[in-house]
Amino acid sequence: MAAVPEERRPRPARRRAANGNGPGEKPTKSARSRQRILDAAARVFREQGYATARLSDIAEAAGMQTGSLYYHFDSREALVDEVLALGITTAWGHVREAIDALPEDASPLDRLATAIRAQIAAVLEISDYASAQVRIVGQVPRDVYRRHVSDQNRYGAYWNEMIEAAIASGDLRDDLDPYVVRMLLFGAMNWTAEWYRPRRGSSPEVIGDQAVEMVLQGLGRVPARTRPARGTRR
Amino acid sequence: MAAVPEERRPRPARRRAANGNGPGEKPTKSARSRQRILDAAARVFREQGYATARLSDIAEAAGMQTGSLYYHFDSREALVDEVLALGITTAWGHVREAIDALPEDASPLDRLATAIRAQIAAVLEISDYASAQVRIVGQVPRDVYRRHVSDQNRYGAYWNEMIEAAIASGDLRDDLDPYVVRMLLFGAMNWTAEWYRPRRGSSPEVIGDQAVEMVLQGLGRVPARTRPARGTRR
DNA sequence: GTCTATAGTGCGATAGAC
DNA sequence: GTCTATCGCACTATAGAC
Repeated sequence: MAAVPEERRPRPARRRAANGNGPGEKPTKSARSRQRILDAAARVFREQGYATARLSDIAEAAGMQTGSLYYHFDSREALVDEVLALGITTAWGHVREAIDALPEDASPLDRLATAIRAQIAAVLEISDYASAQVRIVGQVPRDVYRRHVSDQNRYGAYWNEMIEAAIASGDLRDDLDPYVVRMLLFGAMNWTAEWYRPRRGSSPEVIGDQAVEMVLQGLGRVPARTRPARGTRR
Repeated sequence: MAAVPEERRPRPARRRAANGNGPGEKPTKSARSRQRILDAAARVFREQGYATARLSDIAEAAGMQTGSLYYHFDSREALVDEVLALGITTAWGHVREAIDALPEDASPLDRLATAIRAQIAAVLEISDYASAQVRIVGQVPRDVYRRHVSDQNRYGAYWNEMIEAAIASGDLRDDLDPYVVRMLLFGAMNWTAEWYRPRRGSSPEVIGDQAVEMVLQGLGRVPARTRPARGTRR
């Protein structure tokens, strides 16, 4: 462990636009390698979790030698930092996109249902980053977690707004604690990364639908219960 | 890593009754130390997760030196094996106990609601083993997981029976996949170990109640919905 | 930019005294 | 049974050639 206090040393292509990362520019070789490493790291973390994923695994998946990683990243932790951040970013982006695709007059409940399906899809099939984030966020060292927690809170606040809006509109019960509900919901959604394996008769879409049904309608069958079509089909 | 192939070497007090572990006998010193180590390990794994928990942390929590652990356990993995197994055992025991305390004529839905509350209570306040199990099961090396998976499946089958019984009785909707529902439910319950911290206005009981409400009744507010008192209060 | 080689070290595991 | 001392290794990180 270098004695250098936590501080980003200047590095060639470190998150800097205008040298190969900017939109519309063709990516430099360095930028492309960096991306390959990140993709490989997300994949490896998704598959192995945090503890057993070695830098040599990531290097191999990226098609280079372990030592070469250090040209692009200062340390294993710096790499993890970025995978976690991208995990939130991509999941959030996917959720927002799905919601933006809804008609203007979609109800808060429609939005929430759509968000649930999108989050599950992001975790299960769309993004290794989203998968890796939910899988390893509970395993990373304290320092890494501390740097990540604000990202997580921002995303949590975004969900909180959706939930509060649905309560305010009268679509959701107002007798439960929105925070607790949100965390239970995240649990159901994120834990899918631990158990879901593609199999006949199942798919991320099916899981998403079932989650929406369970969370919004409930598992209980109320006799003679009115079940209005609440527009939660995709 | 010793080259000795996976095989239990004979050890003084290794899970053998009639030398201090049997019921009604007073525990030998060895048996007590062994228990102290297990308790310490469960506590440490619960707090730190798998990756960052060192044997020295566990030894310290048990009040002994790292090397001394090896008198009682062959390896770090052997210790983890046992913590995981005890995690399932204690959670299961607690759930079964809560259900046995219900009146004979309790409905399958009552049983399920009770099981949900009991599982959450076990994870959040009753047992470090149950907590540790849900926290680290997704992080342990492949070998450890393979040895553990049958325990997990047995417990899963137990829940499956509860769910199927509730469907058969007409209490639960029959249009969802019981396996998927079970896993979503486990996610909501087990993830609580990741986020729950005691705070004003909350408690494991509250979390349990909210989980039951969300999962069985659903978050959605159906206009003019009949909500029969379905006896899910503790 | 990537490679090979190696330095550094934290930690699981063992040996032997008491 | 527990301690102290130490071994050995796996893995992160660095140095320097190309």
